[in-house]
Amino acid sequence: MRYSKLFGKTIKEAPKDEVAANAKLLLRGGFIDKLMAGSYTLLHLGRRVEQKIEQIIREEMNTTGAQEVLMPLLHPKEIWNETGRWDSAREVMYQFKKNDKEYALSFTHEEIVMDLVRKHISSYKDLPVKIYHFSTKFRDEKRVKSGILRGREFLMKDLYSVHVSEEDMTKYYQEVIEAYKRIFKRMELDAILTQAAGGVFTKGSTHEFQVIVDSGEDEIVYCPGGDFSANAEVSSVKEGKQCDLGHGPLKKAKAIEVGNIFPLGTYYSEKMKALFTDHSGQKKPAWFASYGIGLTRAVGAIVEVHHDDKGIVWPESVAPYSVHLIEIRNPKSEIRNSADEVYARLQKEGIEVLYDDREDISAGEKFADADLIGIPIRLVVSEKTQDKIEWKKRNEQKTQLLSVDAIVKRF
RNA sequence: CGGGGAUUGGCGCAGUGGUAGCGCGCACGGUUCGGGACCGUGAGGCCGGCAGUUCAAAUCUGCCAUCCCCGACCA
Repeated sequence: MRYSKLFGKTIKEAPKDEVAANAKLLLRGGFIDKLMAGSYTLLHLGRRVEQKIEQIIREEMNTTGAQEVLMPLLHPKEIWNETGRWDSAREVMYQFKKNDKEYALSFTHEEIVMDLVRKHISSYKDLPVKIYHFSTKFRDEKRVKSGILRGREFLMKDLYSVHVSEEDMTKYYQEVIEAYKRIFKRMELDAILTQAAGGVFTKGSTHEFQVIVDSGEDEIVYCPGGDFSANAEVSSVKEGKQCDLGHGPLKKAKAIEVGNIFPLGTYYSEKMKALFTDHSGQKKPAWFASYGIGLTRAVGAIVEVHHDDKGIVWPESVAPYSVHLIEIRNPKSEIRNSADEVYARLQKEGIEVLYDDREDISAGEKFADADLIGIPIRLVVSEKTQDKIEWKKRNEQKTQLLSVDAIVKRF
């Protein structure tokens, strides 16, 4: 992508009332645009990051045997009345009436999945079902905050699993925990498995994946050794108590919830008659669980964790492009190595490159923009580099001069 | 929903009663050319909205809206 053609430019100063690092940096870098409080456009750079995250999740979901689908966002009131959530979840749900029919915008999909299951499942032979999708969630938050960490409209991956027994559900639940650990590790989020409450989803206990960061809105109580963590809202354990594995006292910290998993049991399937016939010919309610990861929130959380005073420092796995190529021209110079040629070569090799080809822009400004955008590798072609190319990592100071071939080999 | 702060050009700001200005950005011309260069010219704002006070309102008063932060609530 030629930077000169990219829609959405960097800006020098963030809107003054933004406080959250993710809001300031994503806005300044041209990753997002705010339509209103809690509603953001993902500009091209932001969308690419989100798509990288989406692909990581997709791969790990598929590894667990789950299948990708896409469910609707416009729901009839009737389906929500079946579980009583039209009323009990009224506060978070956007509900409206049109031509005498009432609708809701989706804030989750348990009821929709239950409807699918009762229509498409009849026997224990049809189970388990593991389906997931990536889509928008609408939630009427009392208060939106912290840039894209808490909006009223956001992207989420939600996975639903349906089983013949509690044992089978629990077994898969553990598989998803492992998949989630791999997902967060791949996007370089240090997410801690944490005990939590279920909100409008279940009265039972659930798990969240929490990333410790000062700007987080949740508070967790955890053992640094990793043997215990709980959301402060459900924890009866006091800070300072010794941990089991001898890692010292429990600590309290601010954290961002980036994922959650709910073992829902048979509550929904009983209410909605999502039944299957077992070996003995009896009708039984299916065991059900749901699992979410906030995509847009993950983008924000990564920025909260991975940035410095100059800008974002994207992990390689989610960076919008792999390399940021900069051309610095000196019109008086005899030497004319061509950044255009380097760009063409890298593209031919399948390397994702953002090429700052702008003319009449100073070197300093291009460097500053590269630091702000935060692509992991910066390449510079200039009079100084002769027939070589300067290679620099975003999170390191040192530079190296390499040939195009040497650079291609590094990918 | 309660409390606090804010709202003047795309962004950041100044402007305490007399009809709006600066920096950045943008356009054009020229000089520069490895860490946000410089000179010149120019475009761009019914000062968040509505009402009121006044000869006169960005400025004073009231109501409303929007945004940010804290809290309550929530994945």
